[in-house]
Amino acid sequence: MQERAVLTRDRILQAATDVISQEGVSSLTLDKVAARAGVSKGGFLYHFGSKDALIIGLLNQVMGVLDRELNVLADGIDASQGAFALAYLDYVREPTKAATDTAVSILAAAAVDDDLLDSTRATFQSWQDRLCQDDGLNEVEALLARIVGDGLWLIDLFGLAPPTAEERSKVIDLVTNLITDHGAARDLIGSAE
Amino acid sequence: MQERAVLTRDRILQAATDVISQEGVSSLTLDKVAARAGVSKGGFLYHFGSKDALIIGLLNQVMGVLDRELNVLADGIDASQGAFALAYLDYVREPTKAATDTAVSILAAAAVDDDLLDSTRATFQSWQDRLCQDDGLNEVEALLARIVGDGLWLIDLFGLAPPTAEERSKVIDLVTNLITDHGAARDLIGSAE
DNA sequence: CCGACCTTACCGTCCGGACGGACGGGTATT
DNA sequence: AATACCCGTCCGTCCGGACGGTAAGGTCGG
Repeated sequence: MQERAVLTRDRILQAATDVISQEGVSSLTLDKVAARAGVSKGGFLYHFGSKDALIIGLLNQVMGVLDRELNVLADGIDASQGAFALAYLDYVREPTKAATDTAVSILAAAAVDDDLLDSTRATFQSWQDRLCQDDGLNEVEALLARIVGDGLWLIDLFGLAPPTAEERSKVIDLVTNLITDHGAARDLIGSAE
Repeated sequence: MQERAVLTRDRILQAATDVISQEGVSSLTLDKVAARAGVSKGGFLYHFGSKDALIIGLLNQVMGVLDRELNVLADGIDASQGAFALAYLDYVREPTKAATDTAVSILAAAAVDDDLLDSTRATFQSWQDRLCQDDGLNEVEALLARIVGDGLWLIDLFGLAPPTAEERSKVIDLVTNLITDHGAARDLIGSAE
């Protein structure tokens, strides 16, 4: 059945992220993923013809989820300007499953073959474009929002002295205020020269 | 001779970073590193008893370099407060060899075995401590500096729509001004409540 | 009976690591 | 000073196992 097929495919995808996050990137093998998905290796290879294909599927899945969640979050924000930037920041207030799934998938892709990240890079570029153009935001403010968002998120990925939930919120609030109060940002940018 | 030994060891370390940055993490094999270092596999294993040992050596090397460069940069800044934070930001103004070497090493460590990053995490924690305590900086400002620094640096690592040199500088200037002008930061923090 | 879905069995390759030695410069003994 | 010895450095080869991928077939709904 089509339905059954989709389910199995999704089980495999879920199994893959589970393996990576629980056992590390080096444990991401076809056998292990297949076993955890409750399918034989051959069955796995029916759905994903190669390891690269698995990672591409993984990336598509998690990036799609992230993109959608980011959009609904932005829609729920009634700021006249910079809704997407505020959503981007708000999203990393605490680590979410979608965010960590994406992070480990990117890590796996980078470990296996850097080229697998091409489409992911395009998605990030589209986010950056939206931050700058659609959002009517200062270019510097937009970039700051993304750097802080991505920075927090990547610090979590590697566990590089990640801040507490309270500290995160304070920093996010600071940047949020900086963005929504355009006068403050312009003053600080201006005083650079 | 001792001297010759150190040279070989360093050649191996250099070869390892070269392999990772040019051929990717998945190509980091003992044979390849040994060949590129101009040494046999046995010779390699004399200096590094295992692949894990190689990565630990790699991490120690690059983190040491980074720590030293960060310190000399901080010494050269005459700001009364926040010299280390300003150095941290200034360091990522454009990608440096030391920074990218460190990044790829961390990537390799994460791919092989997450536990290898323990000492690296400790170093990041020490930087965070220094940003907060030694530097006489507001806790939120200190964290912001690190997030922006690390964020920029990790965006480069994965190539996730990295900003141009000009854009980077603008953002760094913005954050720098925010930090050095305590009034501005306090206003923005205060208006959060 | 056909095509989607899945299984079992198998293969070739690569990789990490072990091992036994080779070479060469110090050092002690005589 | 000649000998014997040791130890740090490095070499070449071998092995066991894991891994990605293939092949051939089986099951079941439509």
